[in-house]
Order: sequence, then C-alpha cells, then structure tokens
Amino acid sequence: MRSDLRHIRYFVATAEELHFRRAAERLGIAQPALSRAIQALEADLDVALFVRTNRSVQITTAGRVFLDGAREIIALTDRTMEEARTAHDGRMGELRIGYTDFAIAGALPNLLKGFQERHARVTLKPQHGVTLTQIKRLEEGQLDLGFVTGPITRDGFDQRVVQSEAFRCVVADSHPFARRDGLQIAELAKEDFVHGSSTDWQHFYDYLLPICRRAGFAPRIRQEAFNTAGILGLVSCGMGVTVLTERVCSALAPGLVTLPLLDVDERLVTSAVWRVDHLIGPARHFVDYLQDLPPAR
Amino acid sequence: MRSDLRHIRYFVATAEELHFRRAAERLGIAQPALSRAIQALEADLDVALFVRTNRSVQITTAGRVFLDGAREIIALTDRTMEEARTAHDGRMGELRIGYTDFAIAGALPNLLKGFQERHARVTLKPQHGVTLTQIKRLEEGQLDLGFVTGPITRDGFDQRVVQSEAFRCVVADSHPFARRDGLQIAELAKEDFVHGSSTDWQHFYDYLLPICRRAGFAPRIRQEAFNTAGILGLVSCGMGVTVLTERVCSALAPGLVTLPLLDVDERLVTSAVWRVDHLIGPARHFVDYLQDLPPAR
DNA sequence: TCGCATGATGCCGATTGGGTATCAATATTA
DNA sequence: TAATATTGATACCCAATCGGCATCATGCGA
Repeated sequence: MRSDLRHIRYFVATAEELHFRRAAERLGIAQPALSRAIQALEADLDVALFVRTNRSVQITTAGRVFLDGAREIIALTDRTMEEARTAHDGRMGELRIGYTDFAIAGALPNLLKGFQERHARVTLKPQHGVTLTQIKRLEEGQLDLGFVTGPITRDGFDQRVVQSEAFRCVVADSHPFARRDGLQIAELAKEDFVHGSSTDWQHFYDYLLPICRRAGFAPRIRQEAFNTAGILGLVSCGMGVTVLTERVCSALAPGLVTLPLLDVDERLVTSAVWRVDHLIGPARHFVDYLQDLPPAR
Repeated sequence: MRSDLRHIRYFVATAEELHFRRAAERLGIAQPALSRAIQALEADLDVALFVRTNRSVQITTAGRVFLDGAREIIALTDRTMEEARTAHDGRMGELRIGYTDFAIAGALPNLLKGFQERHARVTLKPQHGVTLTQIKRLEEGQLDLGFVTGPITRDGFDQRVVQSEAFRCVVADSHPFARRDGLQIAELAKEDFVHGSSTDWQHFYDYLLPICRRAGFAPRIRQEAFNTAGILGLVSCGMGVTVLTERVCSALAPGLVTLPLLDVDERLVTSAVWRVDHLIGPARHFVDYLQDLPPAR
C-alpha cells in the first residue's frame, strides 16, 4: 500500500478533530472507513500517529511532525494543480518564441511588449534561430511559436504575416554607389557580395537569387558572416555590397549607405507560425493577440 | 477521481522519459495502465499535460508547470514520512517537559543539558506547572514527561526519583532565629508563615502539614505568594517564616537565612513521571537516559 | 447496573487498478 | 511498394482496494 493524498487528507481531518466520528462526518465517509484508512497509513509508515481509547484520541509526537508536513503537502498539491490549470488556459507559463534577424529588427519587439502588458504572468522566452531551425524546433515541440521568413506552407502549421519589407542594397559610404539615390538590381552584377553563412542563410538566399536571375546574374559571394551585424560590418570595411531588408537597414552604423532597388517590387515577408495541434496555453493567447491586430503593411 | 501520489509519480516518470513504454517499465507496470493513469490525471485536472502521437510524446506548457510542482510534492512527501519515522523512533521531534519550582531549582537543568547533548534533533519544551497540573496535562496528552513532587502512584503512570531534599526553614536575617545554627520544628508553632497559594501549593502543604502536626501545631499561614520567589520575597520583608527545601534555598538573595530543621528526617522527593502508553518517540529516549543515570541521592 | 459513546472489526458489494490482447497510425526497411 | 516494427489507445477480464452497514468491546456517567 502506498500512502496517498486521500490518506493524508483523512489524517489531517482526524488530527484536527481528534474524534473519529466527527472527522469522518467532515470527510463525508463512515467512521469505520476512516478508522481503517488511518490504520493503513500507520501501517505503511510503521509509525503510531495517534494514541486512541474509546474515550479519547491523542496525537503522538510523530503525528505532530507528520501533521506539519501533511498540511504542506496538501497546500502544495492544490497550488500545483491550480497552476497547471492556469498554465493550460494560458494565463501563466512559458512561451518559447523563435525569431530571425529580420523579425527582431522589425515588428517583434513591439509585439512582445504589447502581449506582455496584457499577460503579465506569462514568461516570454525569445530564442534566436534561422527559419529552418525554428521549423524543426516547432516540430520537436521545443518552440511554441516562430517568427520566420516567408510564407510557410506545411501540414499541421498555421501562420500570420506580421511584417513585409522591401529589399535594400547596402554599400560602404566610400563606394561609388554611395552618392546615388537608387539602383537597378542589374547594376550589382559585377559587385562582390557579402552574405550570411551558406547553411543558415540558405532560406534568405532562395528569395534573393530569383531576383538577381531575372536581371541576368547570380550574386558573387566573396565573404560570409554569421548574422546581419557581421554582414554589415564587412560591408562597411569595403569587402563588398549586400542586399538586406528595410527594417534591418533602418538603424545603420556610421560608414554605411542604404539604397532603394528601384526595379525590385518583391518584398520579404516575416510570419508568425505555430503548430495547430500545439496551440494551447499561452501560445493560444498570443495567436489571439496577433489576430486582433490590424493587418501588417 | 482524486489525483493521488501514484498519479503524480507516474506523471513524473512519463515526463522524464517522454515515452510511455519506457516509463511504464521504469515504474514496473504495463504500458496500458500507464496510459490510462495519465489520462485519468488529465481528466481530473481538465488539462492536457502531453501531446502524443504514436511516434512521439511532448510535454505541454501546463505539463511543465505541473512537473515542477510534482517533483516538489514527491520530495516533500518522502521527507515528511521520513521525519515522522524519525520522530517515532525518537531521534527528532518535541519533548514537552513539565517541571515544578523544586525540579528547576535542583537536578532538572543538568538533566536537560545532558539529554540535549545526546539528542540534538529533539526540541525540548519545558513548561512550568505545579504537580497536580502536570498530572492532568499528562493524562490529556499535553505533556510527554513531568517532573513533580513526591511519589506518584497512579494507574498507567511510571516514574523515577531524580532528587531528594531535606526541608529547611527560611527567615529574614533580622529575625531572632537568624543567629541560630538549627531549629526544632516545634519552635515554629507561634510563627507567622508565608506559603504558596492555597490551590497551587496544596500538594506541597500535604507534605508539610503532617510534619508540623507531629510537633503539635498546624502552620499559621498569614501571607500567600505565587511561587518560591514570591514566598522568599515576603519572608525577607519580615512578613513571616517559611519552610522550603534545600535546593530552592541554596542560592538565596541577601536578607535571608536558611536553618536546618534538626528533628525533621522527612525529605521531599522530586520524580520524573510519564504515561506508560505514551512512552514513544523522544520521551522513550529521555526515560532511557534517566534509567542510565546513577540513583538520585 | 444500565445506557450511551466511541474506536475497532466482520462481512459484503461497488469501484478502481492493472494485465493481456488487440487496434490504429506512422515510420522504416527491404 | 509492401512488409515489418514501433507506439499510444482501447477492449475485456480479474484481483485488489475502498467504503457502508452491522456489530463488538470497552469505559464512563447517571
């Protein structure tokens, strides 16, 4: 026999009443059942918790020690269950959010702030990851929500567009293009490019390549960096040019110039994505929050 | 269905393994039983704790919240049970000890100190009480051990003598008797006596009276006080004389003189007493400790 | 002495817990 | 592509546990 919460609840009532019939009434059971339950608990512990006669019930020293712990166990159990329910209905718990460089440079900070103001008991856990990594982690249940590049069409996933950005060319301020107001994409054909690492930035490259192809060239990538900050650093050193999006370019360090690509209408979309079968707890509230926002421009 | 510790243990194992067959093996039950138990727990909570396919088991946000609490509940339960056992076998817990003025002025402090050195996890709870009060509280289970005056012969009680004291007369240093080396009890016949309150000191009076009666008088009590300190205070103010015991008199304040009663052979005994049916936990260890001491002189 | 109060025990039926067998769905392998 | 393996869920059945009613044993008070 393993002692259960039932036994512990029966014990607390008996310890408080010190009278088996009254304790049984309080518990809504018959006195013999209570008598046997306490005996079973004592047998399991191999400890006398009460000294009883047919006239009186007294609690032992061990019983008093057990009573302190028993009250804590019950309180902790009730609290744990209540917190699980609260987490289930989304009012508390962790929300693991993945984000790309484009998301964190754009709409995401304000989204997180707005949501956090509405759900103070939810703990946001932002985790950087490129799009493909986020998708994998969503599948594995390691992320609740992702902010990724481009529309995602995948079974079991749903999404909502949260931002849409024009492409921009970034050059060093010493570059001949720096004094221009804008460029045609074809003018980059002979330039050295700086880009992200071939594994992590494959997804972004798959958006950039068709744009260049239409102008008759493939970007000649001479340098790779790990993230946008690294890319921009290499560009400002004159190692080449790059193409990023308007939000990433909106707060440039000195030494860099951003140029519109006048003949490029394509935009880079950032979407919030989630697994439909995992939309429970705080994630459900976040998606509700997103749906209530005006559409992204 | 009320969730039980069994469910909580099953849940923790499942949350740690994230695989029902392996968790069931670890718990020593069949996988279908585990499946059903987790479902029952989820139904009770009305919370999804896992997202399961036939390929994978993932824990939900609510599941993770519940896991934190579940681990605490199990640890607290195990600890509480262990402490109850420890208290039962006497290694820890409270020991409620009653004492008289005679006990605390005599052997008791050293006894408590000696026991405490041997049983550091036991908390001693000394509580002053006159003999009759202590007996009542032992019967009610409010005390574990008493240090009372005189031999106690009462069904269900056992005892051991811990000290034995001669009677002494105490007078103010301005009293004519103060320059004497000793007295006969009959010399007190005409004196005003200071004694304890008639209710609380009845038990002591029942020892004193036969001694005076044998010398042909009953003490003429003119003043009452609540305890020995009060009695001695009144005596030092010249309000009368008193008869106490040697230990209480051993550290007198200025203004008081102690005189042996040369023809009184009776001694006042202080005994440790306990209920035989209540000799469990730390009380048992204390009594063992007393039995190991040399007999009281 | 009798009546009452109180915890323990006996007997029985209902409910719960667990095992084996099987199913449904998916992934892997040949 | 078909066969096989894996995995959680469900069906059926039996054993164990829990709780109720009736009764017993004991002690106290009128």
